[in-house]
Amino acid sequence: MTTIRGARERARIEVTAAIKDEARKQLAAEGAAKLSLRAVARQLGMVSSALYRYFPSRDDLLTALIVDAYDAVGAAAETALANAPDPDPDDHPARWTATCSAVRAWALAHPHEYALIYGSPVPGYTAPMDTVGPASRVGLVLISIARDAHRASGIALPPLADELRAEAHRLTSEIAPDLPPAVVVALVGAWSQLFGLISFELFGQFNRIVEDRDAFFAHAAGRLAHEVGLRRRPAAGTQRGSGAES
Amino acid sequence: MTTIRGARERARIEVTAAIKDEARKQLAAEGAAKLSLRAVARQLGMVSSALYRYFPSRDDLLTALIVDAYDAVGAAAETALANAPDPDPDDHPARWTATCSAVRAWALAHPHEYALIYGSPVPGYTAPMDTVGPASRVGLVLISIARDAHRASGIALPPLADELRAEAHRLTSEIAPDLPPAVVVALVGAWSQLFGLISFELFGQFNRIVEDRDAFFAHAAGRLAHEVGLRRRPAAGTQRGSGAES
DNA sequence: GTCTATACCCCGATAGAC
DNA sequence: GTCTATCGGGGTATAGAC
Repeated sequence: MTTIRGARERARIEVTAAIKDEARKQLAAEGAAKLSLRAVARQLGMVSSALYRYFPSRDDLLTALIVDAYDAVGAAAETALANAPDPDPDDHPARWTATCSAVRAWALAHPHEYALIYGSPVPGYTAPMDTVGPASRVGLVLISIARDAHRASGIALPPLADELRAEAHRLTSEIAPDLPPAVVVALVGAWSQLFGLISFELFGQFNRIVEDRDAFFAHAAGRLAHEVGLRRRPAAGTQRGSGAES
Repeated sequence: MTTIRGARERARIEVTAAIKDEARKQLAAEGAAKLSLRAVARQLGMVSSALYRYFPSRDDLLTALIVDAYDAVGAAAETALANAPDPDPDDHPARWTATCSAVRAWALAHPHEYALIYGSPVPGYTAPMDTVGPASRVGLVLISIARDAHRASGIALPPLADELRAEAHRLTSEIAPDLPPAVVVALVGAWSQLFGLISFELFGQFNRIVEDRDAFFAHAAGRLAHEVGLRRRPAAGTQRGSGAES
């Protein structure tokens, strides 16, 4: 009995994976807006109605693809950070840059899945709550780098303007209460700017503009690390002009 | 004869505009990937085949919308800069921030046109050369701000790493030969990061994260100005620690 | 320049047999 | 869980009359 159910479940898992794989190919060819259950079924040698046993609707298939994509890029970031300390576990800018580069590398290797999660929203589709956990993984990795740096030697950033103070405190208490609000604000900014760089490269805005994209990205990621307050050498205290003025 | 042709041409221009207006509404409802000549025609009380007298194909209509969108956001940036010097024509960070805010305001007011030009590429569509001029307008405005600041008092930025020097010089000679390469590199970075901020806000990544988006954006835009080397007071010379270290 | 008609495709979703 | 058949839509693009 259990073996029978085991076999059935195994088959179900395999078919589900095959459907998602084929759907990812469709994504590349036609885009998320035109992802169609019928075309997937056709390519798989099934009939469209059979797919409804695996995904109750087109949007559910889309959700599965989105969750998978967030998990994949999140895992890439986590792995990159875990494997980063080759040179120096306390070289926080290097760990930051390695993580950013891993995210970019994943994006370059999976441009259509990247577009699915960081590009224009799919019209008529609204993401369910299932996606919010996976969607936060990259951000959490970036936060953890800043946290390590802050624990090791503190991060000094210039004080925030009055207009931002309330928002900064709300933000801080929600996502990283152990970090200074200025650092949290800088992190959220760097997080969005990181994807701005990747999106411009991937979506063609750098065509005929930036050629050596590896070098450009590495430089920009390093500047982002700096903006977040990561420094190579532990800053002893709060020196004006170093962390603050710039 | 000329009046007849004039009338015909006027009518043609009006119908063309009506088609584009309706197409923009479709864009909002269904997205660029599903923009359909038939639906536009239906809404306009025409029959689909009539539209082919105005746009030879769906992609030509799409191109017209893309060019219009780039021109609109470019004009918004240019106007904002032209009207910026209310407080102080030499307050370059303020002029920068005003320009960035205008771009963001246009994006918030026209989210679907924004997604058309800065979101995921439309599958199966490749932009013709007609779009590259309009697409560069915002970037040119940002460059002109840096140029003004550089002419007024010079911009000091830290030297570039060796790996980026070749690319930086190529880039500089192509888009702004009168500016220091480090500034040009920073400008390209800030340009892409600006749209990263706007895209994250517009595409929903800030949902449940950033609430006071006006304040957050103003702060981030100010940091970008700083990254480009714009300072409130003319930097007399090249002071270490001020422009460079940070 | 607009019309009808047409050729030839696509889709999501469900009912009911097996 | 897969099938056929079906409902009720949708689309691009062209031909040829007016």
